[in-house]
Amino acid sequence: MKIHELAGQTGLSVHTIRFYEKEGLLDSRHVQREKNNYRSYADEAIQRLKLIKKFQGIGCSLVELKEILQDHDARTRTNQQVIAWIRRKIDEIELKKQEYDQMLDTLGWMLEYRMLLETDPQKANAMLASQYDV
Amino acid sequence: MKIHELAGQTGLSVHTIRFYEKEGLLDSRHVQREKNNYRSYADEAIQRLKLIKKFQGIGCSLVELKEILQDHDARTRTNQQVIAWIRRKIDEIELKKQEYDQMLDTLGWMLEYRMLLETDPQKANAMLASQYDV
DNA sequence: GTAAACTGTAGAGTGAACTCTAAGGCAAGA
DNA sequence: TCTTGCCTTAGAGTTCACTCTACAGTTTAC
Repeated sequence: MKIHELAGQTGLSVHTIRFYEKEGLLDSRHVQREKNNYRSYADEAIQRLKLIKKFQGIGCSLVELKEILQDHDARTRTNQQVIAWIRRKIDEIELKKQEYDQMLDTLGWMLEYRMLLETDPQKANAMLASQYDV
Repeated sequence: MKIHELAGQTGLSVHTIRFYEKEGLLDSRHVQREKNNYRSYADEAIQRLKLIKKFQGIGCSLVELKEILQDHDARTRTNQQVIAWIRRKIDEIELKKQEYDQMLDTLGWMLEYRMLLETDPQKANAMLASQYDV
């Protein structure tokens, strides 16, 4: 598979894929070179890039990802270390979800206020006795 | 209130507060100048900065925030437009929460696998028949 | 009175993650 | 053969959100 196809399969740009390789997020299992020096990707590369996207989505930096993936590939971490890492990540995500819930509360309040403004401005003004105002 | 105190109250640095002002996120309601040219902040500034932090937390860029806040201050948007914006934001957040739930599933699976590896490696290997592998 | 701690400005620097450019080589179809 | 379009590299440029520096004036505590 050539870079353009991989880009299509993963939704990343060819630039980004080459950038990831330069940053050490892909290795010989994922990319080889053809005689003409073109990159040739294994199917594994699709999974790898999708995994990268997924972990990025939960706030892993590329550096962190590189460590995880290289450790994984080289099996340099003990099982206990990996378990600890997973638990930490789970906690982080739970926390972020809580923050989102808070924001949903705020937005829900705002929405209620704005909709009341349409139907019953007096009641809406009464809501403003509370702390939010956007 | 001077900038240092506001920084303490909000958890932002003095640099950041001045930066936000330069970017147009604060206006005369929040900052005035004393005779010596020092900035003097109203209590409203605390709320404003906390609001900025909150919205940043849900992925609003400073540019987006500036628009929202200026529109709010100038009341240039109709109520309907604001309602539409709130609904969009709510949808965005719900989506992100779903993505987080997916990641929690993945991490939960990884954790289970890694823990089984400690107690029953054979069963753990059986798990690998499924699609994840980290 | 003086030192420490604060305030101001303009503007440069930082780090992350791309994103693009230039300049050229290779491949496939009309 | 020509054209179109994909491929290569090194390296420069971009965007965001700060973060810091240099240098100077002001305030406060002792």
